[in-house]
Amino acid sequence: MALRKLPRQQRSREMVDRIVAAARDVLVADGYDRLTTNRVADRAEVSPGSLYQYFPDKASIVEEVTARYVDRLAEDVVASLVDHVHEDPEAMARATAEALLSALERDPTLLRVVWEELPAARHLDDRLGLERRVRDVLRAYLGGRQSPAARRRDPARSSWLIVLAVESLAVRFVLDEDPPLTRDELVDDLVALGLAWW
Amino acid sequence: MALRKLPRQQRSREMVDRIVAAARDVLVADGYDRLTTNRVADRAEVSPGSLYQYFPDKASIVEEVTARYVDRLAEDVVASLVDHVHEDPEAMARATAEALLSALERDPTLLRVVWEELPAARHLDDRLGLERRVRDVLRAYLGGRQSPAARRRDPARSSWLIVLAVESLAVRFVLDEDPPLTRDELVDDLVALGLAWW
Amino acid sequence: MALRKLPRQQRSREMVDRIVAAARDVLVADGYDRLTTNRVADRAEVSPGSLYQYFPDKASIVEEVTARYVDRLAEDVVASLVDHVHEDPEAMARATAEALLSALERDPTLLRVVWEELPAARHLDDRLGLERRVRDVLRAYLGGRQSPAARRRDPARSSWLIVLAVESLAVRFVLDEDPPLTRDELVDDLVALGLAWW
Amino acid sequence: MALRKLPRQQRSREMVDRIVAAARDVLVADGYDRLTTNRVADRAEVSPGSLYQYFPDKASIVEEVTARYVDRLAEDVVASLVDHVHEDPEAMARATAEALLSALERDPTLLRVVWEELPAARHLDDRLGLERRVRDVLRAYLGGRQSPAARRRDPARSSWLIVLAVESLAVRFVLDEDPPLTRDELVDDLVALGLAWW
DNA sequence: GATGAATGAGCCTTCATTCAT
DNA sequence: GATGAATGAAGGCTCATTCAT
Repeated sequence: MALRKLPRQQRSREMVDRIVAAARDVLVADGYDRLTTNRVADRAEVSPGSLYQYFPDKASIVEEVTARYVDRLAEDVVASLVDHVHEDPEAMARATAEALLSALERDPTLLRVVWEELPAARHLDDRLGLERRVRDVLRAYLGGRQSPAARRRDPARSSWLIVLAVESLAVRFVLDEDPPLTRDELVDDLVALGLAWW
Repeated sequence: MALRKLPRQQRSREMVDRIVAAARDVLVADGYDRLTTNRVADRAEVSPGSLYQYFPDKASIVEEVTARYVDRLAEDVVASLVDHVHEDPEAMARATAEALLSALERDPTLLRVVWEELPAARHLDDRLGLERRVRDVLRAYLGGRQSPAARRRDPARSSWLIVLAVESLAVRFVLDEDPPLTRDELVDDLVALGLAWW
Repeated sequence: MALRKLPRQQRSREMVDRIVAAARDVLVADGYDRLTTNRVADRAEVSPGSLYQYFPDKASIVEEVTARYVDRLAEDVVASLVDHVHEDPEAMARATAEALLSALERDPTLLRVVWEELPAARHLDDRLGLERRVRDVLRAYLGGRQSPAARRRDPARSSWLIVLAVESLAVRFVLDEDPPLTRDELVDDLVALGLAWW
Repeated sequence: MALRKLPRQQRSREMVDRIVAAARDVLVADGYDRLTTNRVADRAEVSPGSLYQYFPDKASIVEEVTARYVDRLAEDVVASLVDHVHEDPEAMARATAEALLSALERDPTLLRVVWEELPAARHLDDRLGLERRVRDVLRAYLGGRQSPAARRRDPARSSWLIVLAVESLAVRFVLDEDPPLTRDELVDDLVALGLAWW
């Protein structure tokens, strides 16, 4: 009704958002196993057929959810990185670790569903993208700042290692029922890892 | 028809093994999405009904595959750990990292399917078990050996960090198309990480 | 294929009717044991999936068939009852017995399937409904007309007895290969029974 | 073990009984829908294969249960009939009605399962047998005793009617949640029916 | 574009029955 | 005869996707 009045472009954008939001809700509320296209359509208050006007298939809808989710994560982390680029390495590392944890803690249910219920292949590319983005920034902004001593290491190798380890640790920390360290301790360890490896 | 002529399928234990092996093969050959009970039965040269004499449902078959796979991994790693317990920490760390990588490299296709196609929740418990086993051994055998200086750290915290980081890194290394470091470099880094964090 | 070319199946009400009719046909043609959802779908020239858009499960389809069948029976009997309410009791009883028999004779094959192949529990409620409807009308319309002498009996008791006996006798008469009385004799007996017990 | 020592004939008789008893128990405990050959074998503490040494198929096992059940019913009723043959018709009718009701009340759960859960066709023959037996006795023993006035009626017709009506009414009385007459009232009515129709 | 009824391939599972031991 | 593991046909049902309106 009201939608009919909107400019075309707007409408389709809105539909995509509506569908993605509905899919995210279903994921969080019912889990991945129970996510059906009909349920998503219901939640989006849209007909099942309309889904296929904006997405080629069910998988692509879920992928868009994870893509947006992981992009947001990347955005937050990169933003923090950029914001603290002028500070000393430790401060920057700390800020970044904090930013990552906060980002992961924002929607732990979705994080759990994405990380544990979805086949990893479904969000692998997103994660690779996130890792690459962070790595690129890391290398670009910090690369020049390496102490001659640290220079012995290959930045590609270091960033691969750090980013992967930090990501895994942070995610598992948020998801673990009862992790054997506090959040602050984890941040300390993450910072230490970053500094040691760079 | 043809089956009628064959000796009756072997009993229980052998049957379970046959089914699990078939499921593994299907997983590797066709992927998780295409694993159906009928396909597993076909591959096991067994009737679909027989599956249900040994497993309550499809999920439990897949679970057994992952359980056995991850158990084997754990076995290898723990064995190496125990074998090198009397050596100096670095040698032990190196041997363990090697053992883990070798274990993961033994069946990379299955590793990929389990890690990327299966919903993580399907093998989460297995992984937690693996991690716990390794952590326990680590703490038991190395705990007493800490230098007073290293004593500053909580072993639970250290082992959680190390095990998780090493696991993630090793798996990703094996699965990555084109990792930015050689296998030897990774081992070096893993050893360094272990020594640094302990 | 062929279906693709046909006009889209008619909607809701018509679809329900189509399915119920198909189920009835299958019941009559193949018997209850051979009624499968796929067979019903075939006969209805509808896809198996469509069945489940209108019925929650197979049982409910069969239930609808019996419900409609028994409702029709009830309708006929009640209609006759109402039509002859102003006549003397014997005429009314006779008309009703006739109506019941005619109704049962209309689809003897379905009657046999419903009465003999279906578990009685599957149409028990329908039958109870039929009996209640007839009893209610009986008591409402005839109740006031009882001769003082007849008043000695409890109408609830009388109607229970009569309705049950008449129903059983009539059904068995229609279903019996070779009943030891003619239809007219049965009607006479049913009438006598009704008059005697009221 | 102990069974091995028994004479052959005994053994097979005992097995049949064991199986039939188990089937009856399953029927009562789990209902007809959940009666499977495996469950019967379990309950009989016998292997599934053994069932087929004594019965051609599942249906025949259930049939034996109903046959025995209905035969017992017939036995009781016929016995009562014979026992009271020398008394006046009303006393005999009353005794018979009582005997029937008592017989039905002995195992109401099995009655319900047989009457409501089993497809009627599965016990139709048994019922026909019961009815025939009772009718035969009725006609044989009471036939000669008819008053000349009653003689106007065809005994085959009368007995068909009476037996059927009495059977239906008695069964429904036992099965009804809340029948609108007492047991004594029903007996009175059944007796009246018998006397009136004979 | 939007709709939503219809589709139908295909899945998991059951269970009466068999037959080698 | 007894066993019971194995069988396998078949069934009910789901759900991603389509397409006539």
